[in-house]
Amino acid sequence: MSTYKPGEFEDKWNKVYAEKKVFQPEINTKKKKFFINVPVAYPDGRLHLGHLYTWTRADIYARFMRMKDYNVLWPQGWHFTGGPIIGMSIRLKDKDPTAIKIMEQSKVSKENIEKFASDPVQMGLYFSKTFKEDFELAGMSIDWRREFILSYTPQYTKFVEWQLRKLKDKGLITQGNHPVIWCPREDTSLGDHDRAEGEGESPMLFSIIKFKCGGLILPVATLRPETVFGVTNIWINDKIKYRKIEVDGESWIVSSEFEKKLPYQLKEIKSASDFDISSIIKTTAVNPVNNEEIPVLNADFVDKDLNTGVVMSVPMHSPADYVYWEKVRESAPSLYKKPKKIIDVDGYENLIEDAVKKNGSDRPGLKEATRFVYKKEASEGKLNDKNGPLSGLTINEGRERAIELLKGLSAYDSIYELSGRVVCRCGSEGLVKMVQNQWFIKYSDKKLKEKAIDHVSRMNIYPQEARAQVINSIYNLEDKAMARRGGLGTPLPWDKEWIVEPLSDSTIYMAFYTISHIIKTLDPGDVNDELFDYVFLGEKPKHQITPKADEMKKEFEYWYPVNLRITAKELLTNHLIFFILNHVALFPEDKWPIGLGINGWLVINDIKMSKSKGNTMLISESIKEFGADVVRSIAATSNGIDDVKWSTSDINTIKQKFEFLMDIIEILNDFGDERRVVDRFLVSKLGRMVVDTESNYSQLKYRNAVFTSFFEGLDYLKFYLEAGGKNRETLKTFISCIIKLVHPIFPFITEELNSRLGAKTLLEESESWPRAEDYGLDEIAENEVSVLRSTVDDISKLIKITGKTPSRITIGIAPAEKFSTYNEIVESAKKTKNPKELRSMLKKQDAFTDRILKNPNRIPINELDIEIERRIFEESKEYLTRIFNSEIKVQDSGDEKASPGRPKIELA
RNA sequence: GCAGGGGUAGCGAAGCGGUCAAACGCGUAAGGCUUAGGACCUUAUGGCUCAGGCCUUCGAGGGUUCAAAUCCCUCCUCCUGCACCA
Repeated sequence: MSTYKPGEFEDKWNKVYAEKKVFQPEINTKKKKFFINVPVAYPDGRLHLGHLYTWTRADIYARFMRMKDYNVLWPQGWHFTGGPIIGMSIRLKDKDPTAIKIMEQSKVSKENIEKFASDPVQMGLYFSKTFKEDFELAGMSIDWRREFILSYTPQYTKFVEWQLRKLKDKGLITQGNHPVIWCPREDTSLGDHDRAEGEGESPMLFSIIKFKCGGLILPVATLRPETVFGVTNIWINDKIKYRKIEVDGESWIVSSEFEKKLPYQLKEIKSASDFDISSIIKTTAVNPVNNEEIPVLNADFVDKDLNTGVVMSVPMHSPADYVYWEKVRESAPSLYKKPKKIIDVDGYENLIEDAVKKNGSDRPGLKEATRFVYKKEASEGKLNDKNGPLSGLTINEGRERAIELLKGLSAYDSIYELSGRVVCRCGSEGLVKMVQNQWFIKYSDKKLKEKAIDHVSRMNIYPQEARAQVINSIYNLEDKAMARRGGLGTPLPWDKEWIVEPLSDSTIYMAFYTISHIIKTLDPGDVNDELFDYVFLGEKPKHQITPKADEMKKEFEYWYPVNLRITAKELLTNHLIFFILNHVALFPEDKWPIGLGINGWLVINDIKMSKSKGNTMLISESIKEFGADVVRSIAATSNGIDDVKWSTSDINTIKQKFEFLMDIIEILNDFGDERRVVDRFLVSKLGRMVVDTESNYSQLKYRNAVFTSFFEGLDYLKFYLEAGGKNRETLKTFISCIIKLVHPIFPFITEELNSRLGAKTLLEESESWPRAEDYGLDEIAENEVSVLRSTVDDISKLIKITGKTPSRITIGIAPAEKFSTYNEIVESAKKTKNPKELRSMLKKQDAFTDRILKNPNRIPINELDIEIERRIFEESKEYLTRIFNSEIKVQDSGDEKASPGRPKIELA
């Protein structure tokens, strides 16, 4: 018995690859090139299996294409742009115990932790080195000569500047204000991962409607200004502290919380003082659109932290207002009569009442009722004739018209508020800040979008479903804020206060890979826009540029465009579309990206593993324990965008199957030369496996690929041996082919087995991908093997049913005449499967054809052959005897029960 | 809110108009092997039958077809991603 020892073959073959420089491709115009890449990694910790999942998917593709004789380039770089590395460095400086623990778990020494605390770049450099080591252990076939670091490599910084100036020249850079979620204490923007609470919340634009109340303004914030004609009263809350503030020459009554938020949105408060809210309760305010007088009433549901602390009540549109109206109707004479309905929805006479009745008037009930009502109104609602100039409009039309109307009456303003509560990790409440003079990339540009969408519709996108998502994301794209005030990165060349943010400095860097090994040797001072214009766009330089420019231009021309970019799904609707749009904006069409591969996340939740190792299991440890080949099987757990689970039981299966192959290779010479039907079967299946597996690899359906090659293949092989297959050449052909089919996934062990089978060339080096044409397709042999297998099932069933233990089983093959009738039906069924039509096509009809056609869903479609059927049973006598412990007799049979593919079985 | 994708055995999943739906894997049960455990092998795992048969079932309800898990409509329900953030 052979045993697979993890780590047995990796070093040996890695050395061979390194010596032959297999992963360092040079320009070769005789070969088709294939440029594949994965986004730059952000090294703020150690590589884990989750990362490795994405990179292995790329590596499998790279190796697959190399076997198909493509000249494959796969580079990899890093980026330091942005905040987290700095953030971690600061946490280490502050001696944050969690941060220190993370470092210790990553096996970082005390001295290094201190180094990282004083210099974040050192941390990036350290972890990019460990990433690289782990990638090499796992067999990533990367050309490391082209490695570089975004926001660190000076020549790259020049490239970013060039790219930005190009965008600016094309009018694709604009400037404006932009709302951001902000921590007032730390005075920085609050990204999703900086939040203790409120992940996914975003700034929302609220309308402010100004209701006059004596000489004061009650500013009501709402998302639904179109309901202003249905307002019955104003809600305030006497438990809240209110302030009178001077804004735009008016006196606003707002919560003191709102007063604090307002300056962040570029509103100046001239003066402010405490305000006794009880002084206006039960007085009246004026609705600006119809001058109706409405009462100001107290309600405890008004939230001090949301908006202005002043709310308008529209009972016939908002379930919460409706419930409160019922409670307080006694308190003001004008509220006695039922409020007027302002929005009609067909088929819902009492929309609000019914929604409240159905869901209840407690908090969750009201929330659900509101959701339902808003959805109905938005999709089917119409503003009815009680709405003045808004009458007859849909909700969306009404909203725009209402805003215009209010603006005309000088009763409109707007404000950004959070969509939900956000709390910073530091503990303070987040708020919305309007950042002034932010720089944008103008992705809203219609022409740019059109060109990009048109191109995306022609790209190769795996899995297919992702295409719609990409197209829709581009379609809905707005301008992208492209800079920030802090963090590591490249300063904007024309406004050095701003640093380019990480998604915007990384849209076309794949072009830089093609030249990075050359440009890195240049003095950064010699790198300028003219050089890039020449290399990437072919524009003749006006001044002298480096003599290496032509070499670089050649590299770029040969390797570009990107053939396949592989990444996880969270980059799908941002990075990947920026990647496409910027290429479309800056490069000629023949340099636009060709393919995308998108995957989900790897979830390692196997109990055994997470208990002993945790989910942060180090790559080097897993590889030591299971072997690089086996760890790589993580990439074969999914076909697409779904998240995948990995479990140790899969690992064992793979290991055992390789040991089985090793066993057979060892005893290969004990096999002989006899050829049987099962030999034809096995080789025929091989051809199909090649076709299926190739198609699966091409579409990154690796789960299917490992199935159609490895699992299915070994099942066939086992059956072949059991059923009496014993031909040395067949076995050798078969095993050699399987090894090739799974080589992209399991490179080391397959390279080893391939050499043990006597192969002279490396799988990785030459045109080694098998060709389906080399294996003879033999449908009849395949069909008759199915007959053998189903007959075994039938015999087992019969034995069970009858309770007999037969000492002799007789297999009766149907007469030749039935075979020809049967095959005639098979032939006709290729044209139609409609039973009536089929019947009319047959030359003769008898009890046999009636029986076949009885069930239209059981019409045979596989051609059979009497000689082969006889032979396969003759050749399988030994096999059948072993299974049933009984003498097997094969003979012709005229019995009614004997049909082609269904021999008569007699137990005796 | 915007967008995308699902709902098939105890679970994960395949099937995407026609070869009796459930391949393949996991789990479970029985047996074999073993000092025992693990691993491995065999068998079973929707229901009824008991000479290779029949019936039920693919989120729910309608429709198209000789034929629907598969195509169309309506509804329910779950998951995923979403820009100053890597």
